[in-house]
Amino acid sequence: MIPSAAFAEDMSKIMIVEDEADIAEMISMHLTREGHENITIGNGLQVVPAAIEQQPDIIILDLMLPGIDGLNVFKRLRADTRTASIPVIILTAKSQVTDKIAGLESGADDYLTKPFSPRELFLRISAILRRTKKVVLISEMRRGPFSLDRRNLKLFLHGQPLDLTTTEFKLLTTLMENDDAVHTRADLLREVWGYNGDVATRTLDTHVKRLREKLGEEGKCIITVRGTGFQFKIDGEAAPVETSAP
Amino acid sequence: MIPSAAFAEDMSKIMIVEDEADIAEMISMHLTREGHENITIGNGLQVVPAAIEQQPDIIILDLMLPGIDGLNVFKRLRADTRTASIPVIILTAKSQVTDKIAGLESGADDYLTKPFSPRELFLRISAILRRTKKVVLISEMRRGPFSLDRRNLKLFLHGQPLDLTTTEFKLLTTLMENDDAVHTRADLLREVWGYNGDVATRTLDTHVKRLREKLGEEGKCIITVRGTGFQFKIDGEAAPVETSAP
DNA sequence: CCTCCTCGCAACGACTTCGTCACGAAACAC
DNA sequence: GTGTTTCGTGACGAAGTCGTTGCGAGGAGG
Repeated sequence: MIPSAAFAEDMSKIMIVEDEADIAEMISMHLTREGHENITIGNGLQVVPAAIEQQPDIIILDLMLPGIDGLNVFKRLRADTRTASIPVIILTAKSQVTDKIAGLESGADDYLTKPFSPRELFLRISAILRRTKKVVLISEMRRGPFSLDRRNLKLFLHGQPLDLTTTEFKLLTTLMENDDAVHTRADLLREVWGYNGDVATRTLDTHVKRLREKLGEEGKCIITVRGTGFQFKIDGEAAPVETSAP
Repeated sequence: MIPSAAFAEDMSKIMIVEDEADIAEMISMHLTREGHENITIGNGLQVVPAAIEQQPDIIILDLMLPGIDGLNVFKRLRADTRTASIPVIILTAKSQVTDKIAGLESGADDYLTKPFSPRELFLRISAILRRTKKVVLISEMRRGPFSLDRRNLKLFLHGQPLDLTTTEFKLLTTLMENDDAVHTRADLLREVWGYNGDVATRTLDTHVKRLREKLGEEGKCIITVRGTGFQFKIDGEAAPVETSAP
């Protein structure tokens, strides 16, 4: 392996794959300010070799690359055992979000559609870092009786595989990734559907209903927060804010 | 309650770049009331020099400027090392949000699309200030027996979750965020309801009543200031309790 | 071509929340 | 004390939100 000549123990190395210098620089600047070492790569062909050598903690991959298709890069990353376990955050324009690439996107550890606020990006980065620092394999996630296998796009409940559609899968994982947090209707519509305005649709509700149905008894893990959105919460877990000192 | 000598310590300097006097003044008023020093600039060309000289903690930048393009201003801010690290919140009309400028917006620390509620703006400002000033409290706030969890949009009283509606939640948090300060009827109506004139309504009173009901014994924390408005005050306390991690 | 499946939408009812009004109580001015 | 203003309270209709159902469009696969 790489005998890390790392400067600080808890500093994370992040690789940015982005051809537009402006955007790359902005992200880089932010990451540096937050204390993360980062490398920018503009050429898609260099990604896999560089990732093998550098072993970054996270790769931020823009799908719109010149020359080689971003999705191709992603596939190659996943194909090589030396890079397969590195979390990837995919950046994509809204117009690119089609069902065709939806499946592949779901294979990433996360993806963001432009326009996104940097806030979002960094929240996701820290979320992933939190996960990876604790657990080694990140493509597996567990929340109570649920266990998610991102690589195979499968979700297990009590060890039994759930038969979810693509949309349902996205919706549920989006909720799960930030459990105990309230997801706004607008947030969910943006993250799952790529909407950007217009919250007045019952589509979200319909899918929530179908999800709850498929989840059976555990369907009540999806809590509706009236006037705001939805929330994923495991029943007996995660005691709320403790106010009294021990 | 106002620490008279603490000006420089926790006061933040915020620069507003906005050509419409109305909006600029509105933002400025709020910021001042929240205890932030602020400067308004109407001309895009003056932004960079002024920022270099003043070194504000945050810049609020409207993209619709006469003369010079707002994005250009933003790029220049990022290009100069003396201003590159200043967080920028971009204001933009919805129609302007295209994929073309999305990338550049992504370089900002946050962006808001008009029309936005002032509440949103100030929440984001405090979020950024919290980050940059490295203040400990992230999404939690405590006032006496109350503890507010912004992430879950939940409010706890003596550790028990309160069942509040959206409006009640907004009203109470608005009062709490500036405790010991008197909130005018007009202020509250504007911040919670978005009203802009017309203070002659009993709506506010009704909601105050419902809030007091739900708060039970602690309902008296909401004090009516006759002829002016309302005020949030914790009974026996003189100074806010320091919340230290166990 | 047909069938099966998924998705998004529209419509409806159940329920909650909101805003307004009327009226009495309380505070204030004189 | 009296008169006036301001606030608290209860009730009620309006408006909003959510859950559910049914249906047509479109895609996948045979």
